[in-house]
Amino acid sequence: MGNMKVHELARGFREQEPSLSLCCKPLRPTSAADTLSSFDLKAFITPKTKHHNPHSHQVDMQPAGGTRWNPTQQQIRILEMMYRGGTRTPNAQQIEQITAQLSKYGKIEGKNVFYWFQNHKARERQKQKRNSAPMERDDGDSPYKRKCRRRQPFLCMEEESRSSSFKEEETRTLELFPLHPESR
Amino acid sequence: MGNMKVHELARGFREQEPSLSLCCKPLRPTSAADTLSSFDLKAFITPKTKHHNPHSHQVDMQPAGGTRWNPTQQQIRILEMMYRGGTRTPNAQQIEQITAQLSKYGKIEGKNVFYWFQNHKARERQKQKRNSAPMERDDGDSPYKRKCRRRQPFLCMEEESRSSSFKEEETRTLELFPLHPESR
DNA sequence: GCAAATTAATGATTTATTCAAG
DNA sequence: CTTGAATAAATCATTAATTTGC
Repeated sequence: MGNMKVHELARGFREQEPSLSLCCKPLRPTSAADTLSSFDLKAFITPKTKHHNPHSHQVDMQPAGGTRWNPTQQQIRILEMMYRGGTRTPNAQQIEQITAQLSKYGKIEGKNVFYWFQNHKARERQKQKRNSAPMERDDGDSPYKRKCRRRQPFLCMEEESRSSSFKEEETRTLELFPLHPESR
Repeated sequence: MGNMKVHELARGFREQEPSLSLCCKPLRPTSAADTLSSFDLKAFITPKTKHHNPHSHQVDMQPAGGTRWNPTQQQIRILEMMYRGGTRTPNAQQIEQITAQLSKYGKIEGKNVFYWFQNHKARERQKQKRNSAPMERDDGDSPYKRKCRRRQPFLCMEEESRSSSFKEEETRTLELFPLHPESR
């Protein structure tokens, strides 16, 4: 009986710079492939085409808290390219790599990449829906609320090779942890 | 009735990025330094335990293997207590603390706590709705409700920038981070 | 009494919505 | 208005309950 500490936690006060880390790994698809060639983005390293910051030395944006990621053209370009390439929900590894690459063009974090894909995907879908299907399905306004079937395999024919023993490895793991202690 | 699932069939339909470009092969993609918490539990293959202890109240069975978190009674108890105490969407720090506490009663990770609150909150709401409970008193800190409510900082820090009072810098920061590359 | 087959819960992901910075 | 960020809703997927047949 007694754990008073919990009580304190229940209140949960005091926080400094809470940061949440989310890590995810692919669940089922994965389907190999990645590994691409050598798309050496490194070569694209550019001098941060940002607004001429009054600041002098390499002072990345992000004053101290409150500024949200402001993607550079390069970053957007790359992200869109990847999106067109088929990437929609990159797993942790991919996100890490992407982030690493994009960070060369400006400050960026994994979450930004994560969110970007989430938002881009969602908004593309939104546009599609709005611009098309004028008289397809009078759904009304319940795109996802319906319990009925949704999401149908558009291209479930890509089976081809590798079908023996699906790896099933990783399982998207989400972990929370503070990005920056509390300085800043 | 037979409520069967088709998850098995449904596989690899999602997106299957055929060729994720961009991958990189620079000089060291973040060097899998992660490994922060590599699951030591690995191929212990849960013996599927066929009814081990029929009457063993709450056994601290450590979920070995890449199975999902299986909370112990103690953990649940504490979590519910906290929930009742008002905690609904703990931030990273709180989650860390909670996790630390709960880990004393069984294996647990931050993500579990995070998910637990998400699910619990959602399902409580679900029940309420289902029962059309008249009493709509809850949410001590629901940021998103209806357009009428404006995001309210859970706890304001200090650090004022330009305006006055708080600066709501409490916004959770989400960062992607791989727990374990893939190992397995 | 056990254990496969079902069902009920619930942990973990994905998608839709909403808020708010710029 | 555009869109990064964050939450809520919906859904998938796995485990514990339970039911059922032996």
